[in-house]
Amino acid sequence: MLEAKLAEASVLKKLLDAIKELVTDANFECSEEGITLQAMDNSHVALVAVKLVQNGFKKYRCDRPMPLGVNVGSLTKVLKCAKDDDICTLRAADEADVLNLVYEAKNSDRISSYDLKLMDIDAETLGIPKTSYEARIVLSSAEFTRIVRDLSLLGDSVRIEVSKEGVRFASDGEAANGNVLLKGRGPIGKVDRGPQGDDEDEEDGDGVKKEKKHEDDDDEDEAGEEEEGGKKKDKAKVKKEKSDDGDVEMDEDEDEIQPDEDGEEEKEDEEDEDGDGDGKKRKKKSKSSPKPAKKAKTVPSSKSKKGKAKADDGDDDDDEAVIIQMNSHVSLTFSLKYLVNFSKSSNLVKRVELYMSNDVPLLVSYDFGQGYIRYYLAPKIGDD
Amino acid sequence: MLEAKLAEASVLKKLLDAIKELVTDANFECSEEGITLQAMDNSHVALVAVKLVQNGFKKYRCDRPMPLGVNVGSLTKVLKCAKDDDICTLRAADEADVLNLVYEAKNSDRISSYDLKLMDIDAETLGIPKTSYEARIVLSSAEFTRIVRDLSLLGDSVRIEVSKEGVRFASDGEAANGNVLLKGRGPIGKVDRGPQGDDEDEEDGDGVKKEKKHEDDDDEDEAGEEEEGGKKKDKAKVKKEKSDDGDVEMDEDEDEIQPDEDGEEEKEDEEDEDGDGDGKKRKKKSKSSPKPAKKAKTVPSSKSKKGKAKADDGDDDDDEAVIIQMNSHVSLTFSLKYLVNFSKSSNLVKRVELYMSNDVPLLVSYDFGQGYIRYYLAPKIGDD
DNA sequence: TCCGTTATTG
DNA sequence: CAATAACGGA
Repeated sequence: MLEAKLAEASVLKKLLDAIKELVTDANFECSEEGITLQAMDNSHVALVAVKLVQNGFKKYRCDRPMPLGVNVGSLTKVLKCAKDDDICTLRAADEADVLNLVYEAKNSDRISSYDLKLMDIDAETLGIPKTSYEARIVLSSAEFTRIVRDLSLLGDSVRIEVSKEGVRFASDGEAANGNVLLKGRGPIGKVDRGPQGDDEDEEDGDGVKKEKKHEDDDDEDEAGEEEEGGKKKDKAKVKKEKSDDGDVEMDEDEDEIQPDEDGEEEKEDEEDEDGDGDGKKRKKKSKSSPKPAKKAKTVPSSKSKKGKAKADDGDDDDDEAVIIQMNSHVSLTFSLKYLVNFSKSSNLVKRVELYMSNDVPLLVSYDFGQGYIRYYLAPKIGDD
Repeated sequence: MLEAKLAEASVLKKLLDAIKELVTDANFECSEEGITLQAMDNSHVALVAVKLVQNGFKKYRCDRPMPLGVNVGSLTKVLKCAKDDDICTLRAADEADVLNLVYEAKNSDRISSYDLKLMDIDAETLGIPKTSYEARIVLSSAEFTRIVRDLSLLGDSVRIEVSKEGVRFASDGEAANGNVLLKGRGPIGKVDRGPQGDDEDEEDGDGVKKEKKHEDDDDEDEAGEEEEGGKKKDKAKVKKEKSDDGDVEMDEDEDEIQPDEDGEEEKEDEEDEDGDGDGKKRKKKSKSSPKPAKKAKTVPSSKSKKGKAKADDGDDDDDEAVIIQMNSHVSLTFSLKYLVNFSKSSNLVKRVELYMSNDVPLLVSYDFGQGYIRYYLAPKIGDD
């Protein structure tokens, strides 16, 4: 038996709007931890993974794991019948063949109830790509949308290149070629966060080599780069790279940046679980407990994003700052069509995270408070 | 000779926008009382009746009745040439074959003049359905629009059911079933207004029977339910039904709720023709002269609507309150396609009134100050 | 109120 | 398959 109450139907509406063109049918896997969905797009080029964590619900109960097979288009229609601020309750009995959605107007007297027919969907085995990456970029989701949309006017694919220069998005088209370079706020750091909410140290990647792995410096000073560590430091520290640039080496494993598989930790970072203060204080925390146990394993967890949003109190519009972390030079080419599609999720949250390693699928992660939506996209073969 | 000057062209523009998809050609019947139009939709399933009352015009003169046959599409085009706030004057000579429309910019120096070719249209005999109903619902026109639009995503038809629970709109579709329940403000009253601006008494319909006719109680207390009677009372009186519920019986004729055929009375109710006070005071009036001469015959006159808007001074957002009046349980099924079309008129006025009786066409009435647009739609046969 | 997207018609 | 109109969203 499932009963999940969302304070605002809008989250669900946005999520389904985001995936409805990618996926036609999918299983919503409900369990004690929350609800997840994983599906390949119809052409099996992209993979979407959605998670709604249990504590993101106003009320959540799921006695035993149950997959709810839904037609995404139908669910989208049903969700269109909800107003954004309606309280939305999902219910499904064990073995039920319908999912019941109830919308209650905040102010009272309208109650709508919808029964969506469920279907059996083969739980296709989805290989979630590797979870550690050579590079991580965090930027405004709106800016990401703009970049891929702009470039999609010129060509079909985009080469994303992370170097000490910053991140470059480049597309070649018949009529014109174009590229966008994002400099990143402060020095380019190698790692920004630990997957579990630990604080990682960073080194700046300014001394990027043209080939992979090299230049990993572990000065935590550079940590200023990380979202939490501190915007404030960034300014002061920019280009504070030690002499170590160029001769760094990190364990492949440890230095890799990886997304947090668990959406829950975010809470900690985000809502100052630490109890040491509000989110902004966290910045302090980062500094205090800075020496990282390990210097890599960055996770794109919601925490990261969240942490950032809050931690970035300091200077200016944090939402606009670009954070670049890189262990080694990365250059990959992707289909813009998919990236444009992914960027629809930007209405869920202000920041998006990109994780990349050469020859490995790109991970585009939108972590919102109550969960995340992540997209994996295989690079085009002939990438430079 | 006709000369009719409207202070704002927008009214006419909206009216024609509303009917242009339903009707291709129609006669504008001009007489001393104003201008009316009645037409069946092309498939003869729905009927539209528009009235612009004489005193809704800034200036009105019509020496003798004259039908002006126009192509609605053409008139719509001509009206698109008017700005919303232009002063719009319609002129037609006796026996003329053109209708002249002049638009004067409020502030001055632009005067546009258009001559629309007229045509002879057979005055088809339109049977306006019965004018008394078992149930009346008044709600936000925007909400009505939303409900029918939402449900139209799921299925082709909607079952509208009025019971003591409230009004339920339900639609079954291939992928999902859905329903919206509106609770109504305060207790469900049987009758709310007399057609002529008389004060009717009401009883609440809480003790509704499953079959028609029954439960008519004449306690004026319940009158609080009516729009004029008073929102204020509603809160206090909710469920104040006397013991009489359940054993009422009303004359079929007298208890029926019917739309006001005359657009003018509204003025009386609305603008305190009685001169005993302003609209709000009217509430008082209702109570003072409560013992109804007759207890039914409710009319959907504009007065009703208007009265409500004003009478509903009390509590909250009157525009959102749902008013339900019912003599007996009603359940009918209608084509959503038409209802969606009707709901285009919601840009004319904030409230819409629905009148229903079993096995009889639904009346959807938008009464704006200067007249009304009403739609009649036959129920689908197999309705429960 | 204007722009973009979607659906319908030719 | 393309163009036009309608509907929905920003």
